[in-house]
Order: sequence, then structure tokens, then C-alpha cells
Amino acid sequence: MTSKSQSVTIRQVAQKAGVSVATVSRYINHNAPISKDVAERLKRVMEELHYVPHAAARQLASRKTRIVGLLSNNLHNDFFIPLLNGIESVVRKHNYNLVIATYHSDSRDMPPPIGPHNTDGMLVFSDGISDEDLISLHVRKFPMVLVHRASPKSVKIPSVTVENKKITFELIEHFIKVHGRKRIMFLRGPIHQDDSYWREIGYKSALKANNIPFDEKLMLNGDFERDTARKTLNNFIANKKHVSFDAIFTGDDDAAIGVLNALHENGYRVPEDVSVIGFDDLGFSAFLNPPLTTVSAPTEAVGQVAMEQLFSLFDKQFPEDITLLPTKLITRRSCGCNA
Amino acid sequence: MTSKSQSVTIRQVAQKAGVSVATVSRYINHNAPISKDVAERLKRVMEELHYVPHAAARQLASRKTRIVGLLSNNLHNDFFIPLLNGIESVVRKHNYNLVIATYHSDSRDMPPPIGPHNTDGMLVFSDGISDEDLISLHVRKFPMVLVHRASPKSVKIPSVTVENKKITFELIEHFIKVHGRKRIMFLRGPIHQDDSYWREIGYKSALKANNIPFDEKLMLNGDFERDTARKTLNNFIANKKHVSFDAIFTGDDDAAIGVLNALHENGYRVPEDVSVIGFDDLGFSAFLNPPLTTVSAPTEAVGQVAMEQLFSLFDKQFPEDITLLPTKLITRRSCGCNA
DNA sequence: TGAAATAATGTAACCGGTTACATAAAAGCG
DNA sequence: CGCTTTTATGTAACCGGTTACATTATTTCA
Repeated sequence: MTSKSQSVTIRQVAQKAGVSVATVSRYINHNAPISKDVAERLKRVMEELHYVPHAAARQLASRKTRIVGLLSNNLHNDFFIPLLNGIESVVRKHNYNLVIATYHSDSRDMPPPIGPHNTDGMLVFSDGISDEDLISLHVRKFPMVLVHRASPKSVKIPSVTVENKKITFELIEHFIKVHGRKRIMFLRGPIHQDDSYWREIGYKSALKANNIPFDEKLMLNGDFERDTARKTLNNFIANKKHVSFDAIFTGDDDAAIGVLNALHENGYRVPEDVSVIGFDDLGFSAFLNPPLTTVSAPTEAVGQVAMEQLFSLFDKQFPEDITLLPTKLITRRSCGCNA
Repeated sequence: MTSKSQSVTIRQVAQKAGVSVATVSRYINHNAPISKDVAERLKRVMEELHYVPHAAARQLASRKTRIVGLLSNNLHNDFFIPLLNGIESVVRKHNYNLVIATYHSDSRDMPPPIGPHNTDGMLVFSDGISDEDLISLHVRKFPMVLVHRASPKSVKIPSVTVENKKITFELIEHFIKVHGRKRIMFLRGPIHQDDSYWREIGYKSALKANNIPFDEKLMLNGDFERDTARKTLNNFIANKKHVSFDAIFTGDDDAAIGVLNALHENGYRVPEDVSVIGFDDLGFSAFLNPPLTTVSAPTEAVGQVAMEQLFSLFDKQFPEDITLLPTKLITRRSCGCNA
């Protein structure tokens, strides 16, 4: 053994088995008939040599990476666990690899770390990448599926997310009709985030349908993040003592944690003083203090469906433009139910 | 434009800029002096052509992938969010890509999806891969760092995890000395899991130090998972009504959720009837019902440190064999404190 | 039974970069 | 000012696979 840790190549296998490299390649890829005895010989030799085909060489020659990407602006939300599990299960089933990267389009001069140069396609979560970049990749035929994000208007990139508007309408009406709340705060998510947009629409239309005027002072930024939500609400309470509120739709469950925290720190009782509803129904939500009323969203299924759609694009099949998975209100104590 | 979506190659760039491919390569990699005007010309041409170097080709030629892997047996625990964030931040800083894969060594006949053939090194989380495979990779000089797992005895693979034994000793004593508990249950994690092992040692030694006999009926499998923990405890309660218990160390916070759930379903009050302590201090833990007493573990830092160590291996530097990050008991209501 | 189809394999070009080696021009220097 | 260094660039082999094309052996079948 020389000092250079030379890896075993297909030619070494071929030589040792007394066949050509083409035959070895065919054996590896099962894409041409191989005689019984040659196959057995190859199997044995490959084991003896611990041969594993070099991924980059295969990729270069075959023009396929068997890698799919997931691009996101960050990985902070607990929500990623079910999403990732859904994605990963499908990737594994198809025998692909998954690369995960975060990217903010404001990190200009850096191109997205995932693209046609290193993957066969990708899932785009949220607003990590600009419409412009998205369109540019799409016209170059790079397979993509959007997750919790709408396609830019000028193109049709498949998009998978959950029903937001209708359920938000319902939950706001729940505040109003079941618990008699009128001063309902909405912590929206990141600006331009698509779920947040539709939740906002649902929020406003429910207010309107119930003759409650929209008060922009009650719509704050929660960023779908624990810490932002907590800070935002703390600031609000500190600076706007005169602005009353009796309910909060926190945007999502992660933000709900920050909200419960801030309310608690400031002496508000939930649900007596303030009624609270989240979104996602993460694993811990039923066990918060108080148990969180929330919207159950099939996040793992979103990941699975999106990834299946990406694979269907590889086969030149075209999924629905928009796939909306169903959501459902889960009432627990934080809104005032089950007291 | 021909119908084949031929990607732009380095030769096209070279030709259009009137230089050789070697010069283009040098410009891309900044590894040799380039004259000012050639550099500018190349920059312009590359932009015009939307040139992006083909990853596989670079990998094949340079013998480096600039990809690191994370191998795990699953991605179910919320604990992964901080871990992934720690890992990802370091990966991004070094301008690498991250591939994530799950793998059970019992899925025999399949080799691990991550290895020398497609990455420059990897982080191994937990028991997804056998000692045997680990050793085999290690002797072939594949850079690895273990996360929350000990190195096989016969080799020295750097390992990063948290202080388990001492803190578990402390928290068990907390049950005993502060809250007068004597029938303390321990839900261990997956068998052979290293953290679980040391927590078990800490548990037993605390019992011994306080003259409480170890009762094996009180040590059950919780798997560090919500659902397993809930089922295990439900079964226990159903089948062993005669076996009393007044405290539970749940193993980790995720399992704590299942435990709180099961206790609630069976009419036990926490902390009055049963005192509960978790491990990890995940984001939601302070807001469970009741707020969970737990051990704060620097999970994000574990991810960062492990990944930094992996990169240091690339530079032929050798980190500590074992890195133990500090842990701390956080008392909240579930144990009986702050009542 | 001879022609056509099929099975099994080999040869060598090619995928798109990197880099060792060579060379020419410019700069440094005694 | 001739000689050594340094700067800037080009040529072409090479990384480890895949696959088009060619070839021979074996079946199939009218």
C-alpha cells in the first residue's frame, strides 16, 4: 500500500475481475445484461477491494447528481423537524442524497449554494431566495418545488403549503363568537412570507365580516419566531399601555411560546385576560401552560408531498400548480375553551 | 440555443475571454496571480454567460468535495433544531455544503449513504452506524467527529457531547434532598446510546450515595422520544399498579412531553404526586404545563464545536479525544420548586 | 439451416474541471 | 547590463466514472 490513500477505482476492479471497465459499470448500474459468472466474480472482487464508486465521477459522466437540495432562510423554527422528516423519508425512499443550506438573498454577491451545478433539483422553503433568482433558475429548467411559498406570478413553479386563509378566518371568528373577543392582535410572520400573507387576509376578512374595524396598531411583527414575538409584545406592552387587546393570534406556535412568555412576565392571565391561538400544532403545543389552542397543520405531509412532486418533475410529469393541504382548529385552554 | 440545455463550461468562458482554461481556473480559485485586465475580462464574461463551475467536475479533479455530512439514525427529536443550527452556521462560515442522511446499521446490505466517496468528512450523531463501520472508515483516514456518542475503544475518534453523569447525579439528589423523593423512575434512552449510558450511571450512583436501593422495575425505556415515553409510562401504570413511584427523570425533554401527557391522562398531579425532571432545556420547556425542571445543555454549541473539530481535522490538527460541554440544572415547577 | 435478433462484452471518447510542467515577459539586482 | 526571480499565461494529462459504437457468440425462427 502506497502512502497516498488512493481510493479503489473501477479500472482496478475491472482488471482484478478480468473484464473491461464497461462491464463493471454495467454491473453497478444494472443497465445491461451480465453473465451469471461475471456478475458473481464482480460481486466478490468489489467486496474484497471495498470498492465504492466515486460520486463525483459518476455525476460528471452521467450528468446526474442524485442529490436534491433544500434551501431555506434559516432553520430556527421547531416546525422544521416534521418538515425535514417528511422530506427526508421521501429522499431516502428514492435513494437520493439531501443537501441543506440556508441562504438570504440579501447576502448579495453570493449565489445560492444550491443549484444546477450541484443538484438535480431543490425544494425552496420560504423567502430565502429572490423571485428573480427563482425565475432565472426556472427558465433554465432547473426542477424546483416551493414550500410554504407562492410561485412568482410570471412563471408556474409548483407550490405546496397549507390552507391558511379559511382557517384563519375561522379561528378569528372563534375568538369573536365563542369567547366574545373584539380587540384581537395578529403577529404576522416575516414580510413577504406567503403563509403570513394569507393569514393576514383571513384575519382582516374575519374582522370585517364581524364588523370589527381593523386597527393597524394591533398588527405587529412576530416573525414566526419565539424571540421576536416576545420582544415585540414586550415593547408593545411597555410603550402602548393605552392600547387594549384581549386576544392574540400569534402567527405560529413558535411565536406563541414567546407570546405566552411575554404575557406571563407582564402579569396577564391566559386565557382570562388574553385569549391566545397559535398555528402548526407542534408536538409540544398541547403541553404548554396553558395548553395551546392552535391550528393543526400537516407539516410532515407538506414535506413529503413537495418532495414527491420534485421527483415527479424529474420524470417530466407536472404536478398541480398549487397544492393546499388541509388545516383544522384544535381548541385547548389558551383561547378560553376547556376551562 | 440548441435544444439540449447545455450548461456553460470553462472552455467556453476561456474562449470568449481569449485566454486558456487554466487561466480561468486560476481566476476562479484565486490560486495564482492574474493580470488586472484579464481578471476584469473574465469577471464580465462569466457574468454574461451565467457561468457556474460544475461541482462534480471540480470534485473529481481536485479530489475534494467541499461537502460535509451529518449521519443520524433519525431526525425526530426537537433537539435537532439547535444542533443543526450550530452545525449549519459553521458549515456556512467555511463555505461548505452539508448533506444530511439517516441510517440504521440494521438496514444491512446498504452501505452508509455518506462516506469518502461523496464527502470530505462527516459528523456522526448517535447510534446510526456500527462501531465496525466507524472503525473501518477511520482506518481509511476518513475525517469524522462523533456527536453525543463515544468513540469505539480500539480507535480514537474525536467525540463531542455534554456532561451527563455529574449533572444527573445532581438532579437525582435534587429529587431526594430537596423534594424528599425516594421512588425515582428513570426513562433511559436508546440502548447503547452514550448519553443515556452516563445518565444511567449518574442515576445509579446518586441512589447509592443516598442509600436508596436500585429498583430495576423503575428503569424503563423511553427512547428519548415523546411517543415511546408516553406508551412506556402508560403501560407501566396499567400493568404495575402495585409499583409505586414519586419522581421521574424522563431522560430528555422530548420524552418529558410524553411523560407529562401520560401522567395527566392517568390522573397524577405534577409535581404534587410525581416530581418530573427532563434534560436539554429545549425552547418550549419553560412553557410546558407545569414548567419543566430540566438540565440546560448547550446543544447548539455542541454542533458548532463538533463541526469546527471536523474542519480542524481537515487541516491535520487533532482536537481533544473527548469534549464535554457543561450542563446546568434549571429548576422550575415540575420538580416541586417554585410552587 | 441460414438470416436476423439478442446477449455479452470490449474500446475509447467524453463529462468539466485542476494542475504539473513549460515558456515568455517583466522586474530585481550586483 | 546580463543574470536570476517573479509574474502571467498556455498545453495537455488526468481525475473515475458512463456510454456510443463495434464485435463476437448465442438464440430464435421462417
